[in-house]
Amino acid sequence: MNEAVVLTPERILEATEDVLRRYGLTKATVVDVARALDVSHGSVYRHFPSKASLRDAVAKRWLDRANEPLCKLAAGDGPAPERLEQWLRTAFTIKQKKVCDDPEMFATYLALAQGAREVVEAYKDKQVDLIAKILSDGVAQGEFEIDNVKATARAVFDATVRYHHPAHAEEWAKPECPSRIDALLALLLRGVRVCKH
Amino acid sequence: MNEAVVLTPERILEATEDVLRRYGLTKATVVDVARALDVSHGSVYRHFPSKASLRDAVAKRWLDRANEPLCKLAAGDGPAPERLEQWLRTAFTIKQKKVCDDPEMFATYLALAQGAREVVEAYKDKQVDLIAKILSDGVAQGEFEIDNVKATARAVFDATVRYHHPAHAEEWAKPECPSRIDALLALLLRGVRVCKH
DNA sequence: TCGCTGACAGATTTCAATATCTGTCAGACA
DNA sequence: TGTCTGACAGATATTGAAATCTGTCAGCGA
Repeated sequence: MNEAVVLTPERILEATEDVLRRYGLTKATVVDVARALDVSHGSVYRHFPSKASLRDAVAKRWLDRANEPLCKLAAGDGPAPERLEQWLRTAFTIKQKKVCDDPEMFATYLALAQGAREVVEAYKDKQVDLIAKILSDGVAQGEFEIDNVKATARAVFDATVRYHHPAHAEEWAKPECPSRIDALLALLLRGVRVCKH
Repeated sequence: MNEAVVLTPERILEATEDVLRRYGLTKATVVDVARALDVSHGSVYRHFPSKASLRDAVAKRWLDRANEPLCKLAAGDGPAPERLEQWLRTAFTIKQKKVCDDPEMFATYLALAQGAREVVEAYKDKQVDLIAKILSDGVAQGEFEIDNVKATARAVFDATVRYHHPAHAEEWAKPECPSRIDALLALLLRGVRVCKH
C-alpha cells in the first residue's frame, strides 16, 4: 500500500473504469468507487460535482483513446483516396473489435455515451474534422474534386453511420457485412474523385 | 351494433391498432383487444397463434402502408437522377412526418418493429429493390454508370440509414439536418452518375 | 360441425414496503 | 487552511407478494 497517495481525478477515473468493468453500469455506485479507492464517497464529490460528471469524464477518456489511431491516420501524408478508405475501414474495425472482444463492456460504454451527449457531439465533430483533413489533402493532390469540403466530410461521416454508430452494432457481425462495406466505400470514393476518362 | 359481424383477422388488426393507440405498447393486452371487439380473448387466439404474431401483423400493415408511395415513385418513368433524389427525400419525409405528427405512436411502432425482425428485414429488402429499379432505369437511360446495381442499391440504402432508420429519429428535427441531407444526396448522386466533362 | 366462451396454470407485471444510493455539510484531523 | 469523514435527507432501486396477463382447452350453443 502506497503511503500519502493523493486522490486525483485521474485516480478516480481509473477506479471508476475498474468498478464499471466489475459491476456494470447499472450496479456501479459512487460508494463502490470510493470503496475501491479506500476513501469515503464524500471525497469523490470533491473532485467531481456529480455522478453524471464522473460518467461523462469516463466516456470522454474512452472516446479519446479510441480516436487516437484515427488522428494519426488523418495526419499522415500518403495519397488521399487510399488514406480515406484506410481511415474509414480503421474506424469501423476499432468499433467492431470493441464489440467482439467484450460485448458487455461495449454495452456499458454505449449506455454511458447515451448520457454524455455533449462529449459525444465533440467526438463526432472531431471525426468529421479528420475526414475533412483527408479530403482537403486529396483536393490539393488533384485526386478529389469537392465543392464544400466541410459539408462533404459531414456527408461521408453520415453515409458511413451504419458502420460506426453503435445503434447498428448488432449488424456488424453479419457475413454480408464486408461486401456491403466494400460497395459503400466504392460509391463514396467515386463521389469525391475527379473524373478520369 | 351490427348483427352477425364475423370476426376476421382484418377486424382484429384494426382493433389492435386502436388499442395500441389508446393504451400504448406496454399496456395493451390481448384482453383489451378482445374487449374492444366484444369477444373473449380466446377468440383472438383462433386467428393469431400468439400475441407476438398479432404484433408482427400490425407491424407489417404499418410498414406496407408507409411503403406505398415509394413503390409508386420507383415504378415511375421520369429521368432516374431526379427520381432517385425524389425517392430518397420522400422516404425521409414519410418517416420524419410520422415522428413529428405523433411521436408517441411512432415510439410504439418502433418498439413493435424491434420484435418483428423478419417483417422488418423483408421491408428493407423491398426498399433496396425499389432503389435498384431506379438505378437500373438510370443505367438504361445512360445517366448512371454502375458496376453492380444490386450492391450499389444496397450501398445507397446503407448510406442514407441516418435519415430513415428510427434509431436516428431524434436527430431529424435539428436545424442543420436539411443541408446535411442535401450534401449527402449530392455525394451519392455524383457516385452513380456518368462523368460529364 | 364450427366458432366462441370462460375457467385454468404458469408466466409476467404491478405495487408498496424496504433498502440502498446520491449529494450536502458541519466538524475532525493534519 | 485545506482535505477528508460520516451522518443525514431526499431520491432511486430492490424485492416479494398480489394482481394481471398469456395461451390452452373442454364444452356450449348455433
